[in-house]
Amino acid sequence: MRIGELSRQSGVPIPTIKYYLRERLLAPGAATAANQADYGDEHLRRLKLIRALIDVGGVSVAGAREVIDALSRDADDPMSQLGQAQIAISPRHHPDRSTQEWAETRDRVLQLINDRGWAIHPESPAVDQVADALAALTSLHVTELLDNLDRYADAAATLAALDIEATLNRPAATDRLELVVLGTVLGEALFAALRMLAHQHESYQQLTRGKTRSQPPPGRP
Amino acid sequence: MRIGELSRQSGVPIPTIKYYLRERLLAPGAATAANQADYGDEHLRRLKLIRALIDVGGVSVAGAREVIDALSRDADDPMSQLGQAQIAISPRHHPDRSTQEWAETRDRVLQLINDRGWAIHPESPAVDQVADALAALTSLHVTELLDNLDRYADAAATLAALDIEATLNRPAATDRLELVVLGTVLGEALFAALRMLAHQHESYQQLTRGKTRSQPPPGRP
DNA sequence: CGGAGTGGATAGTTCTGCTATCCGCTAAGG
DNA sequence: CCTTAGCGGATAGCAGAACTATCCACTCCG
Repeated sequence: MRIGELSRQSGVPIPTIKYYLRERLLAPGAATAANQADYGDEHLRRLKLIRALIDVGGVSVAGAREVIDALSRDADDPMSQLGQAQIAISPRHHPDRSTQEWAETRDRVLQLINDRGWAIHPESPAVDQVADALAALTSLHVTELLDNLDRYADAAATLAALDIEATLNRPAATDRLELVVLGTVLGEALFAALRMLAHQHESYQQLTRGKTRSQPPPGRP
Repeated sequence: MRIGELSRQSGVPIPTIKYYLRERLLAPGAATAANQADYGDEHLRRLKLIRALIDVGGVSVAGAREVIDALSRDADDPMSQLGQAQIAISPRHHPDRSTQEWAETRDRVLQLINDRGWAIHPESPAVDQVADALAALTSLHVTELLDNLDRYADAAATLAALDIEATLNRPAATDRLELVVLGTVLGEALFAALRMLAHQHESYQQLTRGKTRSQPPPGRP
């Protein structure tokens, strides 16, 4: 298959495919002549993966490349690969982390990890991201979520166990890791959207509680 | 308090505050003279809210403005406000939604909502976002997450119930709505990071299962 | 009274994620 | 064999987002 066909099947415009090739997100096709190359199904799948990471997962182009690089490295150390992928999908911009308050919040996060007996590398970006969220909530005097932190962690553990368990059917370690990463990125997008729906439903329930009869659904989405 | 003090207390540079004023994210201070204005604590809090939405929640500047606008509108129709806020934090770019496959996936989402008895406005962007994620997973032939969709929805419902329940202590409807929105945006960032930690722990558990003795934590985050 | 700081306006910068154009070449139909 | 659509590779251009810098007249404080 040549580039036009790849574009047709994937829905990605040719100039964009060329751009991804330049950015090394997509491996070059097998050259059949000086200016002809052949792309296979693995290129098509990779292209779909790239678009899913970018469009659905909200990962940047550079982040997508790092995720793919991490996945295609030799799987001698899967934990390291997972770590690299997690770093790749972590946001580039973050709030100020130099305050005393933030450091204390981070310590509380490490404490939570310790209490749960979680095996976490202390330099994982996720630790800092938890601290960012908690610190922001604290500075806004929103303590409700902090009170429910343990329940949030419970739910996270439940989903993670579900995700990892689902990988057991995959024989190859490479496939398993890819599934974990997809679970992280696309699973997060999926869960966030489901949570918005649940928020909508729960809010509606709460608003109409005590009313004698049920009302029609809300007027605006 | 004048702009310099506001900048010092919030950690936001003066030119950036001016930019937010221009973009109408922040209300102008009370003018005391031709070129002097006075800012209060509400400006400081608003500024923290803006930075939390942008830096922690990953919302765009335009999205943050819409969220704030939705929150500060008259609370005669909280469901509409929530809907507007959800629209504001939804990503601008999304995958192609014109395929037959996508339409079928979306129908499955509506079916799920119906099965659960959720009261959801069918035009809610979250419906489409769930469909985006499911369609991407399907096209990548990753069916594991689809099989666990109900559990995902369970977890989402649990967290949402927790979030809404937590708002009951707030007397004012405005405060309650703000809490729901913060729960959506910052709670999502918080949960995503917790989930990454849990993924790390579960992966490590899985890798060392069956080994005779426990190993040191992974070498790279 | 003088210099740091202020509010408001306008212009410039950097980064990201594409698009557009050009060029010499290949491959397939007539 | 000849045309012509399409290809690959390279370079340049573009639009949006989120700031950042400069300027200016003015005001407040010591």
